[in-house]
Amino acid sequence: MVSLTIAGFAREGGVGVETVRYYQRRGLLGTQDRPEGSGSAGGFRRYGADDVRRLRFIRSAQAAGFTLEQIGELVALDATDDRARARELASARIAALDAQIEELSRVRASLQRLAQECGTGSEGPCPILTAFDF
Amino acid sequence: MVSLTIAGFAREGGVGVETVRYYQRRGLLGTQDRPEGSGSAGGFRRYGADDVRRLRFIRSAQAAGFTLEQIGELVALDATDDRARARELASARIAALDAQIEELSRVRASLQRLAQECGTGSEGPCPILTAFDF
DNA sequence: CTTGACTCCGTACTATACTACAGACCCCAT
DNA sequence: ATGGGGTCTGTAGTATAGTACGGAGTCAAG
Repeated sequence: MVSLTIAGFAREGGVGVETVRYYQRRGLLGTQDRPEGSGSAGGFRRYGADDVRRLRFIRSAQAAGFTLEQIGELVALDATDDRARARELASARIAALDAQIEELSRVRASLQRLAQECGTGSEGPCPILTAFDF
Repeated sequence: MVSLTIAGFAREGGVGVETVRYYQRRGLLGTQDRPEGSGSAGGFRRYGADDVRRLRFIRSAQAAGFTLEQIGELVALDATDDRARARELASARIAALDAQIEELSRVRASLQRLAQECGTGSEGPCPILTAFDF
């Protein structure tokens, strides 16, 4: 599957064509390697395995909670091999993930408890609405 | 702390004054109970313990991942005491929280592993950048 | 009763991450 | 060689959740 056109490339990455272009505009995907077409302005861009990897990296990093701006930095680091900085970003993200996971778990427990009380008790207002006190 | 003015009210809820107004515009906080002022147009609104509770409810529900639109529905339910619908919304949110927590945990584990490999190994590029394959 | 801080309302602007579209151009199968 | 569909660039619009601001009115301390 070497040499995909943008539609196939987008499909491989599980995104839309417009999203690919958006990432290119943001500098997350290269835009330079446009082949010389037969006309004056060059033909269509082709995307290979490396591009697909990078696109999937972007989606994964997004799932990890990195913003596109941070992902841009990670992508830029790829060129410099600055391992220290990469680890720094990873550690910060891990800490943030821990906090987020804990918060969501806390909230989940409260919501579960409230839903249960709302289901069993019957007099008075539903506690979800009045005592949503996570 | 009965009868706060908007600045104190916002402070109690841990938000900014403009955010309170935004919530009022979205219908999440009431705007009706403006006291008759000495002039022609009524004075400043006052906020009590109930308002603070509602504001905190909004923030908590947000932390639970509800959108402001969904929170609007929850707030509206408060008036109708529709427990079934409230439980329905809560259950859906719990399921979504479970999925989200799982995804974040998965991502955290991968990131942790990659950061470790990036720290110990030394030849070749940092795996965070090349093999970010969660 | 003045003055300064606060409030009100409406509107406009911001950030993030897309998503859509116009008009021109290019490629390939027929 | 041609026609239809995909691609190019640039610009504009969407959704969510705020954040900022102008101008007028109001409250409350001195």
